[in-house]
Amino acid sequence: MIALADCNNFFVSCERVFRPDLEGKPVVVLSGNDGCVVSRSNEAKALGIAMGVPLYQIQSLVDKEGVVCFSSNFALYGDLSDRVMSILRQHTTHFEQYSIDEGFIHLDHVPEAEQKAYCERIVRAIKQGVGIPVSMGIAPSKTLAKVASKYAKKYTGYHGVCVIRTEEQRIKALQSFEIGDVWGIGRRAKTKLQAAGITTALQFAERSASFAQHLLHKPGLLTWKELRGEDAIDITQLPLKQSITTSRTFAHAITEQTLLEEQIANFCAHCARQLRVQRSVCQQLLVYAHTSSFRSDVEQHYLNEIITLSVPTANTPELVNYALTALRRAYRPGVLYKKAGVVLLKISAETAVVQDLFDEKDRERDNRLQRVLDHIDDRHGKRAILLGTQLSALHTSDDTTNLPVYKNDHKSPLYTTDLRDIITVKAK
DNA sequence: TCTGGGGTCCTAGGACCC
DNA sequence: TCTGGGGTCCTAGGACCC
Repeated sequence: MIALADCNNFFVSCERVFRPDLEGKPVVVLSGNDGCVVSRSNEAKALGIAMGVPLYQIQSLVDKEGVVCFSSNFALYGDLSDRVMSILRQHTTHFEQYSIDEGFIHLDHVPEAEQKAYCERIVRAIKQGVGIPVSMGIAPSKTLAKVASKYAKKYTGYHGVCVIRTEEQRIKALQSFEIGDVWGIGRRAKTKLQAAGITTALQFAERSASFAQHLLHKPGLLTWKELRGEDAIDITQLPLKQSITTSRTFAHAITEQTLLEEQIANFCAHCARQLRVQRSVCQQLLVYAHTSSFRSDVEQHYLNEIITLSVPTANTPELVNYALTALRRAYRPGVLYKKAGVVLLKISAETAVVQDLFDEKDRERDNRLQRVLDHIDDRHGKRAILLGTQLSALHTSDDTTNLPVYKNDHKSPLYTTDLRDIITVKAK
């Protein structure tokens, strides 16, 4: 049997850990630039606030009902996630983290009769130790465990843990479970299934294997097997990320080249740091920037440049240099760039680097410098030491650069990770 | 006017090989 | 006018997840 632990309304719950006065009140967490709703408290859901809705579309409701809005604070969520995951890890020999707020526990070491009580203890331990409410589902497959966890979330009578073990329980759970809510069934698959007369998870599970295979191909067949109780989906994560992205939408479109270069340099530096954290190097780099896809009044422009390196690297100055070369090649004056990003590709372990016979760089020296820079950042904060290009806007006097590039007016303090914020909060 | 960010996997089709 | 068969590798785009 497999158990899924899923944090309830995770980002909102993280904010509430440090604001217990917001318990019982409608709270939402917003995406970058305070654009869309990405997490909702139960009270906010009850007001009809949909997942992913742009804030400006519900602004009057927010004002009228006194909905509390937070800008996203990923340093805080990441830190609380680590604490939740470490408690989960303590309770099993086989744990797989699936996302920032979910993980699968294998229960082979716990007798069946004790599994529900065992998971109830985990739920209490996380609530007590971290302050985050968690729901758990127990079932013979991951997809069914997901279904069970949704029932655990919905009905308080389960005390946070719901089990699907017998055939009777499985049929009862699936017959009132909407097909579009099944893990792995997205918008496209839902439309196809509805056209075939299928609206519940049970109706899908009772069709033939070849029906699932023909309509939804391999992923659909796996979901079909899982709904019938077979553990078919493997989520063991690769040791290394295969791509690393940093991208942002700007509060106001950028046209000025130096300002865009500063953004790209920072995105690239952030990606490179992630690369080194997982002890890897990359051999390809993609830079992109484009106009707002929501605007029909301006001509759309999409800038997209790939650079392939002769020797893989994780060195920030080197990668930033390539990123800016790519940008300068494709940048077009006058375009209203609303979103931009850097993607690192062709990633491999740093130990597997093959030397280039004609390489003229002193890579050992570059890497020593990089280690010193990382060490300074570790000790004195993430942006303690930067490349000049990461600060280009400081040197321009152009009025347009005085507009804030990003917007996050409702950001909570870094309660757990930034010393200055911790001192401020304690003083209050 | 305002509309997020970061991933993985699968498939179809093209290029290329003998 | 007729013009093989079988295989691998790579890539772009779609679909899905949180």
